[in-house]
Amino acid sequence: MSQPKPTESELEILNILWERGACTVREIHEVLEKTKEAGYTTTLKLMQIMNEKNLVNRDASSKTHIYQANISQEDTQGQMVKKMIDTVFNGSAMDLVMQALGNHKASKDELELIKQYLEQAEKKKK
Amino acid sequence: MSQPKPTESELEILNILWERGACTVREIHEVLEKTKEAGYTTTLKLMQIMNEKNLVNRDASSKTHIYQANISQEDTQGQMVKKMIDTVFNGSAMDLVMQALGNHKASKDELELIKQYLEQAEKKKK
DNA sequence: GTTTGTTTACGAAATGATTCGTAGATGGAT
DNA sequence: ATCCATCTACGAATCATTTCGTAAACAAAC
Repeated sequence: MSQPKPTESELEILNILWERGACTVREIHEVLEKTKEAGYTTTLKLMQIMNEKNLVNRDASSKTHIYQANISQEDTQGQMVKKMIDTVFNGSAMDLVMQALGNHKASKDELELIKQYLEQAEKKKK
Repeated sequence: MSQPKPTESELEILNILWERGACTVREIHEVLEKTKEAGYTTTLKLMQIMNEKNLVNRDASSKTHIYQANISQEDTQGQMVKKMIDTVFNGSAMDLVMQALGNHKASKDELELIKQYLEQAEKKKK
């Protein structure tokens, strides 16, 4: 049942769908245009392919079709993190966390949040 | 100066080079064979391409060429984490960290390590 | 009903990644 | 020197992804 992993371009579209919910091709296209060069039919084609792959659902009841993401952002993120841990960090989630924290300079509040999360996680282990 | 990002297959090879240091094509190929189907010339071609892209260095002084990674594992990991944060986690390093911790069930020791790391990081902020 | 603008469908070109067959070079063993 | 095993070089086939041109469907405006 697991869907094939989205490509780069598909991910861009999914991000928009996750943020804005159901969208027409034109809406998606207009968002994409702001950050990249792309023809309308290119976006359309991508979404048709995503529909075939069941990455999105399509409501075709009216002339202008309406698309919705068919995989959750959380699941997708989880999948991709898992893959990155396996292929780039030799299976060590720790190493990835360190990279993410080190590079990106999380804010003090963020660090506090993570610490709380960790303390909770530790309690559960006991 | 930044090198083009390695493809999936190139990353597999880089991982081996990072782990074992300088290698011949045959060495790499024998490691790859353990986990995937691939002809020798396929591996060779990949490494030639990686050499063109400057992802690896090649010592061609003897008949059997010897390859070395020309990008560091840390830099590559950093680049890829950054990209993932941007394209999959809407710029939030936190969200990625949570996913990594949540899914992968870091061990108690690992959690402790992260906590220590965080405490140090907090001190520096003060 | 004809025109106009927007939409979807289709197919094919362009690009990038992966795979491998074949040929030629090299070096060691006989 | 010849043979044999192994290596590199090269080019092409295959496959996936991205791109877009063109045509047909449709609806609203005239």
